[in-house]
Parts: sequence; C-alpha cells; structure tokens
Amino acid sequence: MISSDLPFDLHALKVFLQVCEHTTMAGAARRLGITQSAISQVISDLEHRLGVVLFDRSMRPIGLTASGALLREHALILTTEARRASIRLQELQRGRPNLLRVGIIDSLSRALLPPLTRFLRERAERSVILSGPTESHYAALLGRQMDLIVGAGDLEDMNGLECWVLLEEPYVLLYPATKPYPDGPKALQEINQYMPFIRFSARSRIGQDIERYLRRLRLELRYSLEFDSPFGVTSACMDGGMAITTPLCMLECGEAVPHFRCMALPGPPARRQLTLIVRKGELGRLPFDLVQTLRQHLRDSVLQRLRHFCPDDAKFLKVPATRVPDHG
Amino acid sequence: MISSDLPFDLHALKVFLQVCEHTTMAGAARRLGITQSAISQVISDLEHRLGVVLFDRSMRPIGLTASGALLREHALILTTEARRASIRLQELQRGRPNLLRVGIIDSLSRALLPPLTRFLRERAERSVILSGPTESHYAALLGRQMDLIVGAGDLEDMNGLECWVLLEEPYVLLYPATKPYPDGPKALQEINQYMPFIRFSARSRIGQDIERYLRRLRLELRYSLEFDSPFGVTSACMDGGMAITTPLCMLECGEAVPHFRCMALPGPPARRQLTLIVRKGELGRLPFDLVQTLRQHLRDSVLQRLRHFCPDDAKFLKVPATRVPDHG
DNA sequence: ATAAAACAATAATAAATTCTTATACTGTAT
DNA sequence: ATACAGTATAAGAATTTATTATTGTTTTAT
Repeated sequence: MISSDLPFDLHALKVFLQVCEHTTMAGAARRLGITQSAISQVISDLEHRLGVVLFDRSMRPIGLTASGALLREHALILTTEARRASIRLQELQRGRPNLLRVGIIDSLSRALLPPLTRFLRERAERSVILSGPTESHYAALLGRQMDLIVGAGDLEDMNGLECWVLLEEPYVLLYPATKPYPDGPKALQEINQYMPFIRFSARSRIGQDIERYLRRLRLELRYSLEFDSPFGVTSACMDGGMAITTPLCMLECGEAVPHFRCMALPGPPARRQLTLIVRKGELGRLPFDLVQTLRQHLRDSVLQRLRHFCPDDAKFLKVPATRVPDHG
Repeated sequence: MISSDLPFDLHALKVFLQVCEHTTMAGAARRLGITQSAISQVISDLEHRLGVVLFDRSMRPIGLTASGALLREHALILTTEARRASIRLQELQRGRPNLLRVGIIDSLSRALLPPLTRFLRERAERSVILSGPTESHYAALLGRQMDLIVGAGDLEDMNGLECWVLLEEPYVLLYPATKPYPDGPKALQEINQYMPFIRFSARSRIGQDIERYLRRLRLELRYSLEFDSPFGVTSACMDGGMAITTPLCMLECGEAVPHFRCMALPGPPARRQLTLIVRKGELGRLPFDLVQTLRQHLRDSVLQRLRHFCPDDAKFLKVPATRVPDHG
C-alpha cells in the first residue's frame, strides 16, 4: 500500500458506522459477516491513524466519544456520497437517470413545461420539476440539489458546467396601442410623467437587466409598482402603465393584453438568452437530446403563438440551429 | 476483505484523480512513488467494480470518458470531504478550530459582536462572521457552510443540533411617551385608526412571531410600512407610528428614541428566545465556553444599557444561569 | 460476593490483497 | 519501418487484512 495523506478508507468508515449502529463490535461483526477481532483491529487502526479515541471502552455497551460523534457525521456523508456516485455512473451508463431534479425559470414554464414533462417521462425514472428564479436554481445546481436548470443569463462562469442557448429574445416595450409610440428614450421619460412605469423587481435577473439598460441610457423612470412575476407586470400595465418585458414573459401571462402592443425599445436594442445548464458530463447525451427537443418545440409551437402577442417582434426571436453533439 | 456495497475505496479514487491530473498512468505512478503496473491494476479494478470504462485508451495521452469525468467530480468531492473530516477531528482534539464560520442574527449583532469577536480571536485560527436573518443561517448550518449560529427561535427540530438559550426577552410596544397608554388590545385597534402600525416583514422570524400574536388576539392592524430591519421599524416610528418590537431590537438601533417608550404589550405577554446553535459534537467544549462568555456579557453590559431604552422591561429579560457542562 | 455471560483486546497465523518485476502489447512520431 | 513512451498482463514478493485462540473487561445473574 502506498503512503497516503488520506486518513482512512471507506471500508473502515463502513465498519465504524456499523459499530455505531449496533453499539457493540461483536454485533457489527455478526452483521458484516466477519469476526469481532477484525472489527476491533479496524477500529483501533482508525483511531491510531486519526490520533483520536472514537469509543469509550470503560462501559458496556461502548459509547461514542465527541470525536466519534463527529467522525460519524462525516462518515455518513462520505458513504452516502460514495453510493450516490456509483448510482450516477450507472445512470449515465444506462442513459436513464433514476431521479432528475429540474429547475425552470418562471418566464419559460408555460412555454416549455409540456414538452419538458413529456421528455422526462421518457428519459428519467422519476423527475422533480421546480419553477422559480434562476438565481436560486443556479445555486442549487452547484450545490447538487438540482441536476438541470433552464434559466436566464449568459454563460458567465463556467466552473464545471455545460451550457446550451435555447433561445434569444429581445426586450420590448409594452405600451398602449392607442397612444402615439415614443420615438426615442427621451420621449419615454416625458410620457413617464403621467404614465407609470411598472418594474420587474431587481431581485430577479430580468429586473437587473432592465435596470442596467435604463442606467446606460441615463433614464430615470419613476415607478411605484414592482413585481417578481411577469404576470404581475403585465396585469399592472392593463390597469394603466407601461413596462419593459419580453415576448416570452407576455406568453407566460396567458391571454393577449387588449389595446396593448409589444414593440421594439425606443432606444438601442437589448436582448436576453435563455439557457439550459447542467453539471458537465453527469447526464451523458440527455442534455443534448433535451436541448434539441426544446428548441424544436420553441420553433414549432411557441414562435407561432407569439405572433399573436408581439407580431412585430416575433421575428427577432432566435432559436439556435442544432448541431451534432461532440461526443458520439 | 469483506464483501462491500461500497463500490470503491478512497485509495482507488486518489489514484484515479492522480491519473486524471497527469493524463498518463506512468506519470501518476512516478508522482505516487509506485509502479505503473500498480496504477494500471487499480484503474482496471475500479472500472470492473463500477462496470464502466473510465479512460479511452485508443489515444495517447489517454482521455477521460464521460463516465470518467463524472467519477472525477464525485472523487474530488469525496477526497476533499475526507480530508476535511480529518481536519475537523484534529480541531476538536486541540480545541482550536482552524476556520470557524459564524452567523449572527441582525438584532443581536451590535450587542454581541464585540465579545464574540474577542472570544473567536482567542479560540479559532480564523473566523468568518456574517450577520443576517436566522432562516438563511440555519440552512447554512445544516448544509455545513456555517459552523455556529446565534439566532432567534425555540429549538424546534433538533436533528443533530446542539442548542443553548442565550437570552429570553419580551415583545414590547414602542409607543409615544406623551400619549395615554392603550389599556388593552381593543384600545390598540382604535388608536391604529389614526396612528400607523409599523410592521416587521413576515419574511423575518420576528415578523412571523408578531403576526401570529396579533392573529391570536384577533387584531387586524392597518399598516403601510414594513421593514426587514429593527432600525427601519424604529426610525419609522419616530416619524409617527407605533410598533411591536423587542428591547434588543431597540438597542440595535443605537440611540434612544426621544419621546418614545417601550412598554409591556397591552394584551397577553409574548416572548422570544435567542439561542446559540451548533452541529452536535463538532466543536467540543467551545460552544459551551462561548455561551458562558456571551451570557456573562449580556448580564454585565447589555442589561445595563437596556435600562436606558426600556426601563420598565429590562427586568423581564432573562439570561439563563450557566451550569457545568456534561462532558469533562 | 462470586460465577457466568457477553464483549473487547492481543498474539500468532492464515488468507487475501496489493504491490513489483518482467515482458508483451499499443498508439504516436520520426 | 522503427523507435519511443505508454499500457496491459502474468507471476511472484511484500503487505495488508482476516481468522483462530487466548486473555482481560465489564455487566448481569445467582
């Protein structure tokens, strides 16, 4: 055996956990189908390596020391993580994950939930699908509480992540169809004197994007209403107001907004990307297949429906062409 | 060797990672000070156990397969977690953690940050101290991103946590000193007609507590302002208003509020506990020592200062007596 | 109190494993 | 084609891990 900086092996931890559970070494030995002596040696070796006393032998049944309790915590984490790793490998091998935890951004959930669900039914034993803001999903993906997310954002830091663009869409101005269209950023500010601007909360990605856009144009729009959800923004506009939103956010709200139109922004154009992100290599070709499916659905179904909402801007939506994957 | 459901040992993972890093088995062998043959055997054994091909040998240098990439992710997690476990045990042994990540609830941070910092300087190599809402700290503690938190709340679910009460304080009514004191819950509702009630956001624990309290009394107070922070609530009161808060929240805001008083609630009393929570067994006697220090500081310094803010209610604050610890 | 029972530690030995050496094989480059 | 660096495999040596047998504890029953 080579010298190792690793202080123990999983086998030793397994034995240790079994002793913790039975509270006796003899019991653990029976359970594991080996002799009590072997257990005793493993535990004593573990104690020597770690330089720590794990059990208090001055009583029967033997008791865990504070160090033992601490090691137990870590041992549980390590062994379950090890088993999980092996399960993941089997899943990758068979191409059919046992449990797939998916996060999808609110503003795409109506548009993509049906094809996503259909796909997952085929390709995963079980699925959990959560809607919400991309920020929290992103953290969950990194923290391994999620396996795949559909969200907004350019593919900033790519630490071990794989990222596909599903669709690129413009930000648009949602504005009463009856009123004259503001012919520039300045006009927008003037109109804002009597027509309130409805904001996306800056806690959401889309809100931050819009805020940055307005700041770049040096526009200070007054507002009193602010929403987390596309639906909130749109419905507030109907009660009198205007907003910057996107075609998909409009679709998300359901029915068309009467007497309102979506139009290109009066200033320079702004766009956002909606992407599918997974941890690299963990799901084999499943992400690629899913991207293909979702893009197809976006082209076939979503773009069609969008013509009703944003006739002018549907043509600015871009769904990337699908190429063959790198890995066979 | 006993038969094991664990699919590999940490030693094998270490070898595997070394091969990943060098991209050649021979290089990994040199690095590890063993022969290339041994490496080859370990890898091949690992592949057989997992039923997976980890490297693509049809090229030089050999390449990671998708399965290999996946295993690499998990292997990194496992080996770092294993090393961390050993470090934790050493820390517990020596009683001086290398890095202690502490979360403290906003409403105690002024009161306790000084003695907390002094303590940590002595008892930890490095410390990270974050202020914020207990909810997120609690999750971080469970997720092992934090090691110790000072927060609000009774010790609900005790899954592997150790919990000490630092202090118990009453909820009080912050009310103009010049006006007649409301002599019952009903009076409060009448006064609310012309004096606004300032709310703690229901996202915070304290806000939820207050909301529950009012609901129990069937009081429907009108409000238009709502804050996350004790300071926000208090300063809003100064501009005209009343609120339910706690003595420590008042202290947190700094100076005394002129022409205002803190008084017992007109209805039945309500209290909250502020507690110190750690994962059980991981920090030895450090939490106990810290509790002792903090309680002492609360008695000696904080209760004194509170008499200026809430002369009537300081006597209702309770700092539990400190007993000897269970473990030597 | 004493004996019995159940458990844990240790020494010596057997079994299994993991290394090394030696050699044959494979992919890449000159 | 041949050399070269790398990889796989067989066989034996070294090391590790388990077993048996025995002794020493702690608890429980008499």
